[in-house]
Amino acid sequence: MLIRLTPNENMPLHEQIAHAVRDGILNGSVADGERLPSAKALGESLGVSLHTVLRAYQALRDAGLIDLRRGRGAVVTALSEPSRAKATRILDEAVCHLNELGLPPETVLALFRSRLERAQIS
Amino acid sequence: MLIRLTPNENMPLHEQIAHAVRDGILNGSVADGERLPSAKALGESLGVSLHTVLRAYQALRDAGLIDLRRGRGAVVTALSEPSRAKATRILDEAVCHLNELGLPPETVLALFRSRLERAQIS
DNA sequence: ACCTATTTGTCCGTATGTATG
DNA sequence: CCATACATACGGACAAATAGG
Repeated sequence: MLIRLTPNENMPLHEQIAHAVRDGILNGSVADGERLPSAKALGESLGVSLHTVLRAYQALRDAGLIDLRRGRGAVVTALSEPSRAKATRILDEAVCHLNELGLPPETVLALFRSRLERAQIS
Repeated sequence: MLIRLTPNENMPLHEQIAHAVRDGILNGSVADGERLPSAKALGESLGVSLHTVLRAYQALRDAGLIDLRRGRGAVVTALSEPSRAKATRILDEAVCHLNELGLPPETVLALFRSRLERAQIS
């Protein structure tokens, strides 16, 4: 996967990296189950610090796109396609209703996270 | 707000800080609109680095609990109660349907985030 | 069972940049 | 202009988990 960084753009490096990898995963150019290069290796090849790559990887983990573990590296998470499609329909409808409330997206996201956790427990 | 750090617990310092502040916000001991101490000041009073506090603050921002901006500091986010209640109902129903799909919560969260962003653009 | 190399996790210090008041 | 405060990025150090020999 090719990643090109634009040094002077206002988008931070870690975000540029995260977006590039995310796009690679979503458009299929990086296969499910594939192992991403180590943070050190990718950092060296991009001319950035290990920390910067790690920050990008950790964001992708928070987004559920990769499985990131010590000693193991970053592995692309496999998604179940039919369930994914159904989930998308349900979520799109909810988002449509939510948009009318005028709440800031971060708030909606925080609420969703809390409801999701709550459902997980019970 | 009193924060006590336990150095040897397996919970990272930034997470301990985030949880403490989050609890303070949710149980009302920190009022809406109140300004949290600067990362530098809190770091010095806790004996940790500015970065560690900033990381905690940024997590709270991602969770929608505070408004964190350059030059301004961290201000506790006030939530509009009626809209919040409606959003909670909508989300609970969606989560109920989503639970039947058996997708991992991180995947559901990632999907929700992507649908939310998509709705934001259009 | 042991050792070693790899890889991420956390934390610190420092430097520079940018937005706010 | 200036002080404050967050944002990003780097490098270094050590810890902890994993994998392979």
